[in-house]
Amino acid sequence: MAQYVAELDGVFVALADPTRRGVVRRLGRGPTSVGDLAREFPMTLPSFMKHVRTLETSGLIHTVKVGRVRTCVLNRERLALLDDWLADQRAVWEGRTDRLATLLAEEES
Amino acid sequence: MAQYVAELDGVFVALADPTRRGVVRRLGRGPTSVGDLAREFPMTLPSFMKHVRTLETSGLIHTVKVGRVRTCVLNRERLALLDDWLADQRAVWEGRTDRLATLLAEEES
DNA sequence: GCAATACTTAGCCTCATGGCACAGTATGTG
DNA sequence: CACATACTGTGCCATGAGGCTAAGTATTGC
Repeated sequence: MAQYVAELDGVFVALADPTRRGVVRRLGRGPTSVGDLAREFPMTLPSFMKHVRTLETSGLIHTVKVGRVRTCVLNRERLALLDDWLADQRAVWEGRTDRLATLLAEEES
Repeated sequence: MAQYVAELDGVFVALADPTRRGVVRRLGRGPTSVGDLAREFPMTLPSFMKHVRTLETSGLIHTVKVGRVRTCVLNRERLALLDDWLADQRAVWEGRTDRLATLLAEEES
């Protein structure tokens, strides 16, 4: 669960930036190269690459380099962490204390 | 929609901090005073108050002061913004371009 | 009214974030 | 081989987040 907290934290932090949410949205349409992605955002490539790395570290995307081109792919399963968190939150306020709730109750420990 | 982006951004930023997620979780069990809340987190009251204000600004909670006690209340509807965002994201990768998707497509503009 | 309680305000400090420019490396292309 | 392309690495900078202490204000209880 400490693991879970760290992962959840990474996902929320990654999605807290509009540029990175934009990338996630764009990748929803399919894998895209770093260059093609970067062209859609008003910043330099090195700056953009930081966002890509943040997203990759969070597990929201993964990347593959072929030749000199790095392609980014959305990792949809990762977004399920948000569903889990929301479900847990609802479990709390509905007073439920089922297995999931118990598991996640240790979130901040 | 610029409005929507700002609000969504506030919510994601607010939830990007473990302390604030902890507060949201705690408030899921019911309204609580700032003092009672603060006692559950390892930091000073002024520091904790910053988190409360961030949460309030994001719209995730609202607070009422009665006498010298300020009570925090979770605003559940606000979490629906996350559901919306997730739904939109799914709409994108499912290739759907329905009304919601169209509306939210302008997110980063 | 005096003291305790419950914030609130102000100011300071440190580190992380997000941006930049510039130079370097690796890979395709003619 | 030369040159363009597509990142990649380095270092710098400004801002803001998140923490602290110390002092102030407003209520409540005795």
